Amino acid sequence: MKSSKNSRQQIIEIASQLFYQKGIQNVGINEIIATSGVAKRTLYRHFASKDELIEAVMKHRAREWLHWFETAVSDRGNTATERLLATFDVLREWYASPDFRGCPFINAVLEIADASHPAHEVSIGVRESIRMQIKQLAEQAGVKDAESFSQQYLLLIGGASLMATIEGVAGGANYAQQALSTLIDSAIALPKNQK
Amino acid sequence: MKSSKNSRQQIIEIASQLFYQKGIQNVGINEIIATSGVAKRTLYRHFASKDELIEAVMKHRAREWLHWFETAVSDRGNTATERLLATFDVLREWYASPDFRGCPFINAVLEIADASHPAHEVSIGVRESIRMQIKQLAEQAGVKDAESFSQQYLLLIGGASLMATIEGVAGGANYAQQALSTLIDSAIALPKNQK
DNA sequence: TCTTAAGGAGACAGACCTGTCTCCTAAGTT
DNA sequence: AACTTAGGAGACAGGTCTGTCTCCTTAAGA
Repeated sequence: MKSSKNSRQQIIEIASQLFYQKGIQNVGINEIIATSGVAKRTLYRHFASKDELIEAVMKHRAREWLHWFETAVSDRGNTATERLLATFDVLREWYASPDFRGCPFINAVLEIADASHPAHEVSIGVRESIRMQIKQLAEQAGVKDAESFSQQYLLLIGGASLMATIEGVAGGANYAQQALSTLIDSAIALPKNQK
Repeated sequence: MKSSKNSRQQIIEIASQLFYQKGIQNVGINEIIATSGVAKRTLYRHFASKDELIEAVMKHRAREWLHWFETAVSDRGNTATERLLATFDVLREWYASPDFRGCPFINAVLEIADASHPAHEVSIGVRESIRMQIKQLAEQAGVKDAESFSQQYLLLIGGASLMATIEGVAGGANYAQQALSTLIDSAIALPKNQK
């Protein structure tokens, strides 16, 4: 029999690309099967519904993205503080890449209004993973309140991604980097909490 | 003849509510006319297409929202710094309100993937209006680089709105307020640019 | 060699959607 | 009083979408 793992993976990868380029709602099952060269019957043997395919695609993308982000960050900077700031170097490059069309996890949540859709959990999970990684770096950097700091970081990364999507410019990463630098200085220099 | 202004306004207000509650893509023309008690012919006499209705709704919402925000902010705080910080008091209340379903301008951009759709311009315009208002307050507060500061503010407001939408919590406003306080202190105390 | 399951191709049903069209009513205007 | 125009009600065309079903081919395992 033909390899089922391969066709399943093929569907996920093609769907992932199409969903990202055109938006999840704007890509139909027919387009996915036509592009991936797979029969409709085959797709529905692997995924009970389009929603289930979306979930699988988002989980796949989450694993990929987090791995990419962690690797890219750990390759840069020698100190924890440098690595924290380097995250926005990585992100700036991403925002500026020609096929950037927004953060896929933000996009998914807002394209799919229904909060009970499993894609929402995936996006929340990605944000939490990012935050945990940042929190750890912040602790290493000597930030006093790493919990609050990591939440503030989430605001900056979300805001910068949003700016890149809406205004179509990568500059948000620069402003985020400036703000982050100020927040780090303040959190390291001052033992008191935010004024 | 029956009042054309009223039916037009009626359509816009009903559509505005439905779009916000359910997402623009998930509301059909038929639902709008059924809810507003207007005939389909009447709707299409006022708006050539659904896209044109969306544009009118977004422009209406933009005017409303900016007026609400400006008024709410100017009612709070005596100094420019206090008003800057008070913006996130206003926003926290908004995020915590029971019918909050995300920032409608962020939602619109991400629900409508096509960047050439007029709704995108409206959202960009709202962001720019917010930024100009903040920039002015920042200058009054004695912030050195009000331009960069206002961009950093945009990151925080976008990030907080995103957090409220995705995680369903209003807490982002608190973290944004903390971060903003740090940024203001730094921008007022230190004549040097961000390190 | 025979059985069984995966896959390709695509017709099809049923449900939506937008936008047009017809027919009718009612309210101003001349 | 005749005319004009906004509006209500809803049928309809033409398109799209998801998900099911049938028919055929191919390949792996017993």
